[in-house]
Amino acid sequence: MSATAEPTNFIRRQIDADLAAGRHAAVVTRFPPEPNGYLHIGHAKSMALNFGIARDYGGRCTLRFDDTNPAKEDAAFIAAIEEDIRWLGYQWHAVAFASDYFEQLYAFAVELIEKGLAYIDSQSGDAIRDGRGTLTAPGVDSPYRDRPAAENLALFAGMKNGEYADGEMVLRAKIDMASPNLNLRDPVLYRIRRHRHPRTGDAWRIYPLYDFAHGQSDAIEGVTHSLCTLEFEDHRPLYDWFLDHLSTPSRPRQIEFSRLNLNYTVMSKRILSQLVDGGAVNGWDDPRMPTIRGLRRRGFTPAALRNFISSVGITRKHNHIEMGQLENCAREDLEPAAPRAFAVLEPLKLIIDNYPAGETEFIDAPNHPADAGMGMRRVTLSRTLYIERDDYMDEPPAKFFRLAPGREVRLRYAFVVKCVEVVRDADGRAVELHCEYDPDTRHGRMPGGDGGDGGDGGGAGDGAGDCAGDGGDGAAAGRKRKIGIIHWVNAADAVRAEVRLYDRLFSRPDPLAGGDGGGDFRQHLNPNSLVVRENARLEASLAAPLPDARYQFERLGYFHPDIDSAPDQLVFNRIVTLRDSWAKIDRQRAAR
RNA sequence: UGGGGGAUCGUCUAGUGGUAGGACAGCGGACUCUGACUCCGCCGGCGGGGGUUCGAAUCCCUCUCCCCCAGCCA
Repeated sequence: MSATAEPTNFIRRQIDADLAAGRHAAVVTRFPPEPNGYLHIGHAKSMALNFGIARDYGGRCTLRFDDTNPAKEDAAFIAAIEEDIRWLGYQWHAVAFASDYFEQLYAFAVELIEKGLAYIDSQSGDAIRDGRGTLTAPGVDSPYRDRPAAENLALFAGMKNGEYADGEMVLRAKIDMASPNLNLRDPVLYRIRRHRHPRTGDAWRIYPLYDFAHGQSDAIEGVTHSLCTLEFEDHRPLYDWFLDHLSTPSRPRQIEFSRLNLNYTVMSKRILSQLVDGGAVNGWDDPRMPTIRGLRRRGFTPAALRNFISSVGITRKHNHIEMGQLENCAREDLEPAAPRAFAVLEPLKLIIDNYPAGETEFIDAPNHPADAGMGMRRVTLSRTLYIERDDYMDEPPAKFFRLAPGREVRLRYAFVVKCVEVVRDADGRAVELHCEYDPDTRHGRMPGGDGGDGGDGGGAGDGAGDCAGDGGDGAAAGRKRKIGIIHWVNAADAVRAEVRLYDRLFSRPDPLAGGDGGGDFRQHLNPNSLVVRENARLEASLAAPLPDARYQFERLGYFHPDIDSAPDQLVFNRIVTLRDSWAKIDRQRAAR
């Protein structure tokens, strides 16, 4: 239990002040998802805040489902949401539903009617909209605004009893049709919706709207701090208005913070579901999705996600977080913990001509180069190996210190080999590298070989590079020669696997820029967000990975078995790449 | 000139009248049998203009820019 101290923020400071002033005996929060979809990384911010505050202040946080719109909700999401929260590592004090309070909420509505603060409006939806006015023009009173309380009560009871059709009438608060805050222009409190509710079934024909349900639910639960996102800011006066006029058991307070935006992706449920429905991704748990399920399937750990959320802070400022921040948190979490292994994503055959045919040797490789406690694994080496195609180039550019005709490279934990011949296919593409190895360069000896003379102490003379060409580029030309170290697998016992490489979902930082209206965000989908390597080869020790395993495939990144993986058909997801300074150099070269 | 919010390195974020700090990214270097990790260094910011003050990111005035709101969604 390494309880890393959460950074403070303006909300925690407010709570500190409230506590110091004796306003509350304990801190009570709630996490209030609507069960109409899956949770995404944006929800994680709210969870971290609400559950985190309850935990750190010794208070409690209820998981409350805001299930006030049966037309949109589904019981199946309830279990999925609970599972995601638990997986992320948060604990609720209790599970509640806004629908638990339907009876009480109805009584509150009656109270308002009796006080002359609510009325039944028999106008159509269109008429109500027209009467609301605009941002700059005041609204006009409904012709039903002064309906007597007794009549309102009767009508409301009739609504409840199913005497009217959907849309025939609504219950509205009587506040101020000229308010500059549109939320106060007689907001609708209840609508008729003859729709089966996932939890209350057919018991109700009327359902409260968010504004009427949320604050009162908070009050019923004794929530002290109702934390929500900025777009509800304009609702706060209404939230408070209900509290001012209703005999609620407590007085919660709404505080808003800015929602999380991650670049190169979107958090909008609407857009995400279009991606799912349109087949742009393979479901809500597609590893490219910003959903908790997607990130989980991809291989992100709960700790990485929590650390990420913690790192972005809580403010009221609009933000767009860089993907790199999330990636950094994943690496930070995985680097010390993930066992290392060799995997070749795009195999290129390498034959060691002078290695005895039919012979196999065993090499003990550490599971983690910096943590002996993680133990060793045994890999095999024989005459025919696979190396990464990217680790060979016919015409290597400057600073490329891997394999090329006539060049040497070290096979990690094994020998130095020199490429002596390249077999090509009809298109001239290398398909087989013939190499010679130097038995004296076993793991532990210096690269370069040449007899181990005392040369490497003195800076001046050694080097004598067979690593042709690029000596001139660095300022310090005469330094120790750089020899590449590459990973490899033994062709004889390597296991085949499919490896899925993920990249950002969109090719633009803000896919919705310039009006999120139309479907044009689709043009900005990254066509390479998923690249599948179907013919990857893994070292034999990876033949039966645990479903929850996370490995570092050396030099490639962190990988996690996908749920599609089966013993006879391994599938790995790349969670995140390693930092790759060669890729950077290569990119700069390409740009020139 | 409807109302409500927000502006601090490229990106997040501290700071709440007393030397603008951290993280991520970027750049350079050291180390390295992972072009990884680690370490070191560098780069770079208070939206503009006034004012108050010995002293302003912080207080006041003003301007500019950005976001949210016209569901019987949440």
